[in-house]
Amino acid sequence: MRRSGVTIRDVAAKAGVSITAVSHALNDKGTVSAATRERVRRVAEDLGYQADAFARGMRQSRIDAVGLAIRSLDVLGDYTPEGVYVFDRFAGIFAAKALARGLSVTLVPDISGKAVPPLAFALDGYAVMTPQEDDPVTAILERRGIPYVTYGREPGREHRAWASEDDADAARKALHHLEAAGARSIALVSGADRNAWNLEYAEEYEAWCGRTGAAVRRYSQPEGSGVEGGAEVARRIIADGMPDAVLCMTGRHAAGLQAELQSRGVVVPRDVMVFAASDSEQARMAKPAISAFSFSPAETAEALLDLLVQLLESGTCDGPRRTKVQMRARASTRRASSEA
Amino acid sequence: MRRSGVTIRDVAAKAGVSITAVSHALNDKGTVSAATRERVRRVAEDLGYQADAFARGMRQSRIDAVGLAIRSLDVLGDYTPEGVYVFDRFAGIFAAKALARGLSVTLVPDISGKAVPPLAFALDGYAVMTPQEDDPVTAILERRGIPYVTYGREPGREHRAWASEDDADAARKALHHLEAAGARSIALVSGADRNAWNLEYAEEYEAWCGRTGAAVRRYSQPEGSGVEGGAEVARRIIADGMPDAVLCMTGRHAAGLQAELQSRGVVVPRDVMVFAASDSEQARMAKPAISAFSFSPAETAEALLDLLVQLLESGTCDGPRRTKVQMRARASTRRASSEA
DNA sequence: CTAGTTAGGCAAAACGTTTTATGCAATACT
DNA sequence: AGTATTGCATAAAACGTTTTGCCTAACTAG
Repeated sequence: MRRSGVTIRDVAAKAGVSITAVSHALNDKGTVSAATRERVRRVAEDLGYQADAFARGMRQSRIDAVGLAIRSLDVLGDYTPEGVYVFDRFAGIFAAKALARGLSVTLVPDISGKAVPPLAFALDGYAVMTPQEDDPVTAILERRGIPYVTYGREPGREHRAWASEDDADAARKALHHLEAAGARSIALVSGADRNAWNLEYAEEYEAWCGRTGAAVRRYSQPEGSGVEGGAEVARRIIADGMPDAVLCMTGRHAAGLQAELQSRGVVVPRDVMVFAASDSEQARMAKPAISAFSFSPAETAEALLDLLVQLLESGTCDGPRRTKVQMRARASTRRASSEA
Repeated sequence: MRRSGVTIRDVAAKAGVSITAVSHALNDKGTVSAATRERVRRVAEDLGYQADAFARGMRQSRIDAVGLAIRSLDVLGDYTPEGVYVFDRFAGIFAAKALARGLSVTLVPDISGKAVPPLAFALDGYAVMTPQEDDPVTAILERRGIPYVTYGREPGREHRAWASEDDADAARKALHHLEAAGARSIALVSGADRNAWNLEYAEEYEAWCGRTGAAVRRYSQPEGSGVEGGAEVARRIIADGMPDAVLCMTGRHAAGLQAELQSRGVVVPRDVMVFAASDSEQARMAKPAISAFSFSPAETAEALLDLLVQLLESGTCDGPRRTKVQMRARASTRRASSEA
C-alpha cells in the first residue's frame, strides 16, 4: 500500500468529531469552535495526518503544483554536452524558488504530442520556456484554460504574462559596444528558432544597419548545432568577405566560429571581433576569451513566479517583467584601437 | 474551470456503452469485444478525452510520476555560481530520460521538514540524490512505504536500490595515477557530508596510506564552500608542510586550492600535483588545467530509472549498479619526471 | 414568554475514476 | 434436454476529500 493509511476519518474518530469538522478545522473554512479546531489540529499532528493530494485535487482546483515546460528536454535529449546548461540550470533555480513558495514543480516535456504524462493537465499552471511563434504548447494550455507564464515573449501572441531579459536593450548595447570598439560592418549569427530572443536581436540589428548604413549580413544556424555549427558559419562568412565584427546568439556558436576563423589565419580581435549574446563555458574558455552577456536566472525565475502566482490567484497579472543582462567585456572585443 | 470537461461519462454516452466498458476498453482490463473496444477508443480520441489524473490516482496506486529529491535545491538555494551544475544538470537529464519512459518528474525539496508539498507523498516513487548517513529523506520514504532509489549508496543502510559511479574504483585509480607520476605523500581534501562518495574515497585513501606507509593527511571542508574553501585548505596544508600531491573531492576546491598555493610561490605540478575527484569548469579553466574525473550522468540516470521501474513493478530490483568515471589527465598531474 | 438569530456541528452529496460483483445470452458439454 | 461454461456487458461500490444543506441548542430581542 502506498497510502500512509491515516485518513481524515481516523482523525475524526480519534478527535470525536465528524469528518466535516476535521476538514473545516484544518482548512479554516466553516464554523468550528476554537476549542474543537485546536483539538483536531493536535490529533492530526499526532497521527501524522496529511490530506491525500488526489482526493483533495478532485474537489478543489488547486493542488499547489506547477509544470515547467522545458524545450531543451525535447531538443537536446541525450545530447547535453558540458557547458550547455542554460535550461537545466534554470529548471533547478526555478524549482528552488517555487518550492520556497510552497509550489511543487513538475518537469514536463512536449505536451503537444501523443503521450502526455497523466499529471500534465492536472497541474495548477505552467511556466513555458522560450515559446516560439505559433507555439503548440501555449496553444494547448490556452485551449485547456490552464494559466501559464512564459520565459520570453511569444512572438505573435497577445499575452502579458511573461518575463525575460530585455533583449532589445541588450542587442543595442552589444551593437554599441562593437561600434565603439571600431566596428563598422557587423554580421549577425541568429539561431533557427522563431522566438522573441532571436527575433528582437534581428530587429535591432537591422535597425542599426539602417541607421549606420551598414550592409545587413545575417546568418542563421540551429542553436543545437553547437561549436561545429559555429565553425560552419565561419566558413560562410569568410566566403562572403570579412566584417569587422560578428555577433553570435550563443556562446558555443561564437567559440566554434572564432576557432575556425583563427585556423584560417584570421586574428581576433585584430581582424574581426566576436561577441556572444549569451555566455557559456566555451566563450569563457576561448582564446581570446569571448565577450558575452550573462543572465540572472534567479531574478527572472522570481519574476516568472510572481506573475504565475498572481495569475493563479486573481486570474490576471501585471506583466511583462524585464530583467537586465550584464556585459562581460573580454579580450575578443578589445581592440588596440579602442585601448589607445 | 481547470478540468477539460470531457469525462468518462461523456465518452460512454457517445459510444452508447457503460462507463465500465470505457474504462476497460481504454485500459485493456476487463472483457470487452474487439468491436466495442475500437469504437470506444475512436470516440475517446474524437472527444479528446483524457482520464483525470486525480480521480485515477485515487483508485490505483500508480500515477506515473516520480519525485526527484535534490539536495542542492536545499543546500545551494540561490547560490548557484556558474560552473556548479552537477545536480541541476542531473535533474534535467534524469527528467528527459524518465519522460521517455512515460514518467513525469517532480522536483521536491526537503520532505523531512514541516511544509511538504501536497503532491510529495502521492508520487509513485522517488530518486534521492546522494543520501547521507541517517538521511531523513530516505527514512521518511521508508516509513511511508514509498519505493525509492538513491544516487549513491546510503552509508549504514541496507538497501540495494542504488546506482552511482564506482567510487572505490575511482579512488584507487586516482591514487595510482598520482603515485605513477611520482607522488609518495598525498593529502585528501574531503567534503563535509557523510555520504558514500566522501566515505569511500576516504576509505580507499587510508588503505593506500596503509599499504605504502605514507602518513594519513586528511582535510575536511564543506563542499558548498567552493573556491574560497579550497584556498582555506591550501593555507592549512602549507602550514602542515607540503605533500607531493593533493586529491580534492570537488573541482572547485581543487581550483581554489591550486590558486592559493600558487600565490604563495608553490609551482604546480612541479612542487605539488592537484587532482579533482569531480570535474568542473573551474578545474578545466585553471592554469595549469586540473586533472579530474568526469561522470556519465546520462548512464547513471538510466541505471537509476531501470531500478526504479523494477521497484515500482515488482517491488524488488537487481541493484546496485555501478558506472565508470573517465579520467581527464591534465597538466596539473603531468610531471617532468613522469614525462621522461 | 415567544420568535428570531446565531454558533456549532453533522449527514450526505459530489468529484471522476477503477474495480468488484453480478447478470444475461449464447455456446459447449453430458 | 438439461446443465456448465464462456463472452460480453453493466450496476454499484469504493477511493478520501471538500462542500452543501440541514439540524439543534443556546442565545437575543421584543
